[in-house]
Amino acid sequence: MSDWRPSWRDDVAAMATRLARATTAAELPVLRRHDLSMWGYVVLAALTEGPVRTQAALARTIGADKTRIIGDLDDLQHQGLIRREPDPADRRAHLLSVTEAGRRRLETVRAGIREQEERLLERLPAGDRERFLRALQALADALPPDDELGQQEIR
Amino acid sequence: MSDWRPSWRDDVAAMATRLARATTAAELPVLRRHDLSMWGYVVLAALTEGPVRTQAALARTIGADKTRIIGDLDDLQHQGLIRREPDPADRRAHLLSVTEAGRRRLETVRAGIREQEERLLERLPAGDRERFLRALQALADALPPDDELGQQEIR
DNA sequence: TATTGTTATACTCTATAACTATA
DNA sequence: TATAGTTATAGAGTATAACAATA
Repeated sequence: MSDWRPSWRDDVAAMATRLARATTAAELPVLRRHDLSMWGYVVLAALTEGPVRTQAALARTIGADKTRIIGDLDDLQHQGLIRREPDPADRRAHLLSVTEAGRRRLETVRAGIREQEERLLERLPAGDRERFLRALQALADALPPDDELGQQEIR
Repeated sequence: MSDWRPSWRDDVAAMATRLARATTAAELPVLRRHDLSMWGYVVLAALTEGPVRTQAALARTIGADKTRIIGDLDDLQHQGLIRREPDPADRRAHLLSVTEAGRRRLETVRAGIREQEERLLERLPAGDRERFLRALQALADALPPDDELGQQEIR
């Protein structure tokens, strides 16, 4: 599409969107094979970093709405991958933590996802690949969290 | 989030999605200021590469459904940014091409978008930035087009 | 009264199906 | 009958509003 005009490049948003779609599409079969939804996987990963005191706090840290992770929490709990216990000190809140089974499931799935990623990234020479991932991580860490983007969009 | 564990990195899909959301959110105000929708902008950019003989063909090249660009084509035409003329040889088909005004509008908007991108990318050292963009472009060009991802997703 | 989790509702975006006009 | 474009309908994903329990 651009080889006849070597100095030209697509918009970053367009390229990032294409990469995001492709990598997400590559992940989905892995998640399905291990009975996890995309959000379920994100929740599991977040809880593996440490327990959380309320569902709302968990939702904030992963950039989700508190109402849309409820089904995933139900499912993860039923599968025995997370614990969800009423806080004795404040019985409105639910203490969330990952179980040993959840930790194992996450590692298995993450390994499968890494395999798929490698398949897509191997079009880059090994050195470029590492530099690319480091730069992408640096950017992602520096970007405004999802919560603040909605407001930007308005005007 | 990851500084205490330097060898760790997020999934590529997660990082790419965050980058895509942030850059898209940064683009939207620019587009709005110049009365273009996201798809309108993509259409305008595609037609600036050359005229197209049918709407369906245009939709395919930009990875959109033929039904969902109709409103954008209407709008672009009313704004005088594109021409949409029945093909004399086959009056079912609509010949699509960009006008001079459309070309100018695209250049203006693209410049504004580049400014916003710079703002986000300036967190990377200049050399890294260039290498990152080249790698991202190489990956985006090599990735399967959007059309084929849907099928992958199914299983 | 305020907050946590939940359920119900509405809205946006997209895909699918049905229609028209040409061929 | 087949195809290009269009319109109407339905579906998925998300956000907003309303609700029950607890503080």
